[in-house]
Amino acid sequence: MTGNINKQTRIQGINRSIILDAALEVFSAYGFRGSTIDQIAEKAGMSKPNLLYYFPRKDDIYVTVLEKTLEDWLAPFKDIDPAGDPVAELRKYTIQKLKMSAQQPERSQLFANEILHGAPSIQKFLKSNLKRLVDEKADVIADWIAAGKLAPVDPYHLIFMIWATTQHYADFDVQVRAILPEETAKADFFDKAADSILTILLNGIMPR
Amino acid sequence: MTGNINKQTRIQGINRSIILDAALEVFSAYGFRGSTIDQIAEKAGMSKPNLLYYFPRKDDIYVTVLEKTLEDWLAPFKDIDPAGDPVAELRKYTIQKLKMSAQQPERSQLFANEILHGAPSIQKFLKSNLKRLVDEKADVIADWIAAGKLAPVDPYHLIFMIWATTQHYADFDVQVRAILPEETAKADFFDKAADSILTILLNGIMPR
DNA sequence: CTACATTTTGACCATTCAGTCAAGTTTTTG
DNA sequence: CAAAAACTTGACTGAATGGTCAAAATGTAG
Repeated sequence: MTGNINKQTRIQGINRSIILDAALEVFSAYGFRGSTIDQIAEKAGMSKPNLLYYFPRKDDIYVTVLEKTLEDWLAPFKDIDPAGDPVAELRKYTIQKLKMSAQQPERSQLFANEILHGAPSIQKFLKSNLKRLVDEKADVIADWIAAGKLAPVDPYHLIFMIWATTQHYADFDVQVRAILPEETAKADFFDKAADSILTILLNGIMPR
Repeated sequence: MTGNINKQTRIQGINRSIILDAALEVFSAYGFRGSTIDQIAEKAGMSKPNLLYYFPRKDDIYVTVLEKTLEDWLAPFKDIDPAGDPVAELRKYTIQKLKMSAQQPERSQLFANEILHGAPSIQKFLKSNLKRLVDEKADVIADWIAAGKLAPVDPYHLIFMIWATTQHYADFDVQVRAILPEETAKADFFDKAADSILTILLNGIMPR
């Protein structure tokens, strides 16, 4: 008895990773229902039955990609430091989220699609893990406010506002590009967006 | 030759409207690919062939619902008055958008889903009509800034920020409810959200 | 090198679903 | 009220798609 239930062979490691990369691209572009196993298999460069050898159900691939995405996605949020300077911490977090939206819009889009359709696969995660984490960070912000370091605003709505604003550039990318065609092509587009957002946001919560 | 190409009979008027209502519900919940004509027909209380008698293709229903949604959705944006007080105008607009998110989340969700998946049906609309409208309102905001009535911020990013923040409460409703279960049930939830958002936003753009 | 385990795939099946069609029912019109 | 127009639907079709299976190919451990 080896007991190595989770042991992966060399080939398994490689192929699972290839599949998950392909799946992220496909699912984020077309949503769960709009994506086909054939599409993912083609992008991954293997036959459909071969893909199903690694992930027996379409849903298995989807859930795995989604879980990986959530981890990455929340990392910078976890990093908000209660001991740091409030404005600096929120600036850092906002910039990090914006960077992620610019560099990995697929992850944001995958998540947005899941939530938009009622979060069928991550309801529990939202209500347990995510809620706990947000409650914790909302407390941190509340403490900052109590210490007079931020204007009195509802911490939860402030968090939502940062999420909404930053993720907008990934999720509504097509719309942003339709309205600012020349701007989005420029190298400094990201900096300008960050600058505008941070100006409004940070002035908005600066203690008066 | 009567030439009444667009003439609708009494029954057509009734049924098209019933179908579009049903379609909004279904498409907003499941997206285009995730929705079936049978679902819409059932919700509309008629047989599938009957529904297809009014809208020969699934895409016809979808595009029609989407176009109606866009009209409603942009109405308050068009109403932003260049002659009004800047802060008052933006407050009014933000509140209206928030109200729409609360009262008609389906419309916001339908639109979000369309954009999220690359706006296959409304690319042209975004690049022509919407762009023109946004350019126009961005000019208004730029004038307000030039007159010293608002802090100097990029008008486009300010508009995106208002859109993102307000629509978040419709599009990410499931997430908001997962994190604020008790809050969302309260009657004054809407007012509190509006208050928090407006505090940050308006303080953020108040001239200094 | 050989025996065993792992990986790969063509062919196939069952279901779902957009859309058709012909025949029947209801509404409108003169 | 009769004829025409408009409306309604059960039964069907073909394509797409998630998933199966058995056999072949490849990799690996001893």
